[in-house]
Amino acid sequence: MLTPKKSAAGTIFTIKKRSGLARVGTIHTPHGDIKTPAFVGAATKATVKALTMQEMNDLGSQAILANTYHLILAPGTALIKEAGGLATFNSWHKPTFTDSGGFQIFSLPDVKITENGVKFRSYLSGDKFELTPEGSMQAQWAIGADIHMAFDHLAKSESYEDMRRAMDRTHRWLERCVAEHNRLEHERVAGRTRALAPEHYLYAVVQGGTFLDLRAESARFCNSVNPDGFGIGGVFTADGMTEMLQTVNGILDENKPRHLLGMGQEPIDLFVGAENGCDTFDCVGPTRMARNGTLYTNDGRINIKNAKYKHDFSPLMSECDCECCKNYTKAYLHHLFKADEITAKVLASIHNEHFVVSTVDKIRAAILDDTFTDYKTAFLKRYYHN
RNA sequence: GCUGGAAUCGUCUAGUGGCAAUGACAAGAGACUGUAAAUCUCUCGGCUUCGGCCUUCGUAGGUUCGAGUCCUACUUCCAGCA
Repeated sequence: MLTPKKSAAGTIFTIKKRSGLARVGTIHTPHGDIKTPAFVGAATKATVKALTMQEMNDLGSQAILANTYHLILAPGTALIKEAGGLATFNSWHKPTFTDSGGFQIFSLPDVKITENGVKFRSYLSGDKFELTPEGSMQAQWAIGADIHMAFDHLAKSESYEDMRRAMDRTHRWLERCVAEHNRLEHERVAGRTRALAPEHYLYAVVQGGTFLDLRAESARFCNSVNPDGFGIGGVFTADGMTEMLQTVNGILDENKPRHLLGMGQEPIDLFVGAENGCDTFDCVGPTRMARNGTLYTNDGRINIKNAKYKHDFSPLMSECDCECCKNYTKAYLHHLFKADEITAKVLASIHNEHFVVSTVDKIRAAILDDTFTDYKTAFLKRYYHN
């Protein structure tokens, strides 16, 4: 069981308002607060692709999520520790998350998975690596993000048997993650006469795929180790997500924050997630799509490279107050993409990231105002044209 | 003026007797959800009842069952010599 802890500001998570499963709250971290629900920017290699941290700050982002696997490969966790931790290294002086590397086991070819952990070769150097629950914890401590994810195991198929196997292993690994996290914490405070405010929080990750009984079992197990918060993993589409989240979030300790891992490319994911009790989201979709020319608008996504935008001198979204929409036209963005200019990806990323960040900000405001259902209905009707 | 060489789908290009014809770029469209993604996929002469049909490799003839490929003339361009 994880050692109970409080942040300097009090508990890690304070809830301001509830509405059904949905809630508005604040996550308190050593690098500041996150007002939730919130969209967390995906900064896999310690950078949000195409964007500076100043741009991320300006577009309203509250937190970013980096990836342990990628940072182990380059530049190495020791270097980030030497730099003074992730937030100092990349000059993002606000809350940070790290993902454990668990997802890479699932998404990369040629990894060897055993009960102990995962063996793989660096695609950069060819060097052999082994990532274990303990190793992931140590790496995340070295990286020094505020919120760490437990090292989990995603199933290779959708079958019940594979899902159960992956979930059971995730649970066994979770116990090892908690033990190692506690060991690192005890090491940190050793010799101190006064209790220190915690530096790092650990989220347990719920698995179980689309099977509600497995999800319920996983949620109960995650509660049992008393983590600081929860990640909900292994989710790939909005189909069935409502029932799954209602099951999981009906069980997870309601006083702890919940992060929906990897979801948020489709705006509906954010509405369904927040409505059903998720507090934070991360997703590579907005920035990846931006680099490839697909941009969000309130009327649905568009491909700015399409010929029909060549002479369109209107802003991408007149209602948007991002740097891109306030200053540039669709025709200009179209030109930048066709000319393969770096600025195309920068401006597009600013817009898409701002779009999802501000959409979740509006969800928070709507929950506070008791207008969530109206906002959701109006938004989705306009965005998906139905 | 003479002697060589060259002309192929928007551009560059492959192609030396069986070809609607190679590759790249450009163009048109699509995909992307805890990022090995600045990536990937499809279309790209016209028509089509999807079996084909028609028109194409500077122009005009010719040889051949069959010509982008061989021959002749012309046109244009390039190089060298005058």
